[in-house]
Amino acid sequence: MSTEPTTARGRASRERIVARVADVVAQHGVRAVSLEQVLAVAGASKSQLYHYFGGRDQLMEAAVGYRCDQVLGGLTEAFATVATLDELERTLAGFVAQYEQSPAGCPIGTLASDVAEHNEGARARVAGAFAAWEQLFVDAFARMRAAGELRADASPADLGTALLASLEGGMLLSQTRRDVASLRVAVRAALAFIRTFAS
Amino acid sequence: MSTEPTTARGRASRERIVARVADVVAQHGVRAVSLEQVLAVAGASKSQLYHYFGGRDQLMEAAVGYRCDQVLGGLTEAFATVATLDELERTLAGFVAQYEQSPAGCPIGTLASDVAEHNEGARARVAGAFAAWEQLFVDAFARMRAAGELRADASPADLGTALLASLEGGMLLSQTRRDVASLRVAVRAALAFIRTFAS
DNA sequence: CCACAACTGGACCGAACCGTCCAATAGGAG
DNA sequence: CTCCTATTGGACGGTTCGGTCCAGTTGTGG
Repeated sequence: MSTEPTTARGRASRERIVARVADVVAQHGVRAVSLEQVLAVAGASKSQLYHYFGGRDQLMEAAVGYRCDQVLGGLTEAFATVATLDELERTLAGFVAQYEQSPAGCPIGTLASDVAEHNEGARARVAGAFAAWEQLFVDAFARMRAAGELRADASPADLGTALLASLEGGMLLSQTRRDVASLRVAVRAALAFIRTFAS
Repeated sequence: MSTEPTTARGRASRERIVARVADVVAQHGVRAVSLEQVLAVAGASKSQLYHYFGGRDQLMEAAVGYRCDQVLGGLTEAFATVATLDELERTLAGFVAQYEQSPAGCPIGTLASDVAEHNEGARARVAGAFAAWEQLFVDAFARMRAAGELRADASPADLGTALLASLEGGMLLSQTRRDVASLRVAVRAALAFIRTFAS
């Protein structure tokens, strides 16, 4: 069984483990890392691991959650204040540029397909991250509509889903093809579609 | 080392192994299946495996290629003759309906993220499958443009990429969320975008 | 029918895996 | 200082992994 840490030292240890595991998971994926590799990176012993976590799956779930929060932090910083179509376009351009720096798939999307069918807890975390990300878009579209930049018949919810799907699909294609062009085309198309709802 | 079979019997054995492995890979993913599991399903012995394949990676590459061809066969049958926007819409509706039957992600997309960073040969096969799939769309759009249903400024190539990205992203979202709604919204949006290029 | 290559079965190996266990330590409460 | 519990280290076990090896069988060309 796993135990919640009761002392400050324990909490620090657990946190440190999760953070380091989240890093290596972000680099190699959930399924590709073994506990032994993780132990080396985290500077922890196996008993610590099983002291704080119920097993491999629970550890990975915590790491995935941590990583999702990390990524969502950056996304929130970038998208939370977007209020016009031009801002959205600029921010998406920045997103694509950032992807080109490390074109190893979407930080969340790769986790998603990695755990979707093999770790229910982690799957739920990733689903939550997708929902939060989508909500950033939905809120932005709602602001644009409220400001009259988008027509009243534009559905912020549907636009958010469609944009997120285009991004994820574009990143998957680019990752597989080892070519950023697909993502760029997908983003450009999504933006053009959104602009068809401009007032 | 792997050996190409020289007799009819050998070829049949190799083919049978690849086909069965492709099936179990389609169900559980590349990374989740072990050679031992594969042997049981394929009714083969380990020596056969290493007689025909250089190792696990080469076997998986062959299985992935086989599976991609399988899926592409169905896709070709469905999309090869599409020549109007209405036909495209109906065919995509059928595609979504088929996804709802087994909503375990895209048959190709899940393979893609499964092997992209871990098996170069298999990655290339999947990339080829994406290219072929996209080409089906590109050809369809070219036919529509030639028939005057799409404006001359519509780029079949870009539309094909965008549509494929929307599908893949939608399926990834739906798989992660365990809810087909995302795919439906993504497809509807992609189609609406394409229709903005109608003459 | 015979020789020889193609093919097959399955025992075997070392490595890596996840998880268990118990003894040692550390650090706060009294 | 003295317990007592939370925490830590790391050896260990059982299992499964991918891969090797060789003896046996099959089938086919001459």
